[in-house]
Amino acid sequence: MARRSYPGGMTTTPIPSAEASADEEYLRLDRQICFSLSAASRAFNGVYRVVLKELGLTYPQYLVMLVLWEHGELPVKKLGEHLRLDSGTLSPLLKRLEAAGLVRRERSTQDERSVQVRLTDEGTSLKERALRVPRRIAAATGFDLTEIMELRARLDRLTRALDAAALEETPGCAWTPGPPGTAAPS
Amino acid sequence: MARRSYPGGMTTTPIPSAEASADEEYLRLDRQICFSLSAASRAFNGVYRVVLKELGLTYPQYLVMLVLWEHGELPVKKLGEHLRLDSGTLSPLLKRLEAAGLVRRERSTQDERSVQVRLTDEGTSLKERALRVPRRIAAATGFDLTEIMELRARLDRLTRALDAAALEETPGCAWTPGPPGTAAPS
DNA sequence: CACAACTCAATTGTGCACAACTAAATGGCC
DNA sequence: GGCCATTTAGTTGTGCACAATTGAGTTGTG
Repeated sequence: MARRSYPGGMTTTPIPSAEASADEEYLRLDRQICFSLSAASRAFNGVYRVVLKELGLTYPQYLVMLVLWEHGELPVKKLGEHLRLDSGTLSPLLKRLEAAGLVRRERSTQDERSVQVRLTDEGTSLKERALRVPRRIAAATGFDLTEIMELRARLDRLTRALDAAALEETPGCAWTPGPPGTAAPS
Repeated sequence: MARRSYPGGMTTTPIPSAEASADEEYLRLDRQICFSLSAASRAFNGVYRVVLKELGLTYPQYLVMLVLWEHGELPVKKLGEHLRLDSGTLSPLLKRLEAAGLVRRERSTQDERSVQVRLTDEGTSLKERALRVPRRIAAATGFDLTEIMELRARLDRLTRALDAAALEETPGCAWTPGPPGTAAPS
């Protein structure tokens, strides 16, 4: 690669240039790991897009349908908890699913704040056609089942750690930039 | 738009509901793996959002800046190749970066179709502040460097496989739905 | 009962991803 | 030169993610 020269004597560097190279390396690494994740996510999305097109679903809509097929009927709140999505995302998405005739939304009579989402007959029967999807996706990954499960476990652990960290970062930032002992480079 | 209409139509789904248990299991599994990936991606995104807020960058904007910090100056096309993004995504994003004073866009005089993206002084100096980002992200994951690299490698392999599969799925679908030997369940 | 605090869904606004299209510039070809 | 396929950015439209806000409904407390 025609890697550009280090801008050695940059203006406001509080960091000695000798130490900057380690940071530079870290920056380059960051480009690779964060890029890898978003690229994988989008690649997955792309395959789902192709496979789900014949069902008339987008990938997030498919996720919603999977939860509904499993649980039958849920309030929007519960749906959001399962999928980590808020009403700002779910409301318009569910409206589109309703327009497609796959779900119905009804205000609960018990608690009028809550909206119950339930499958229509058409939505229920769509499951039959969706049964073919997972195999095609699994095949597309080229991973065997063990590998998929292992990756899944690793991603879940990552998600838990990231969510916990986000909570610490947001408010008063209990995070001290000083002691990077947690995940210091070896 | 249903150009790739179903060959068998509804006739291929005469599965009685009692028979479906293996496929049902697979469907539940699918919910877990695809959910895990999108959840991890969004969790990552969330941590980046918090950390990058003080730089005034979004996560995709940060990715663009990383590439520019590494390569100095690139046409939009090359930028898109590095990041797997097309002009539909990059054009407005770059406009926002330009409005923020971090980059300039100039039509190449050699080839007037091409637009050269280069860092402003402000964009260049932002790198100094960005050097702190990767450590904070790495710490947030709770993973050590080895684990990060391994995950990266796995995600890259996944991405390559998915991209290849997407290419096969889209046109004539060279895919054989019959023999699922590739990733058969145990 | 009255009232504050909370819950839930919806809405608004910003930004990203991608498909489909447009428009300008380029380069090969006769 | 004139013609045409290709390349390159940009635009439009749809859908998702998320922050912030709104507003109706509910609950706890005095």
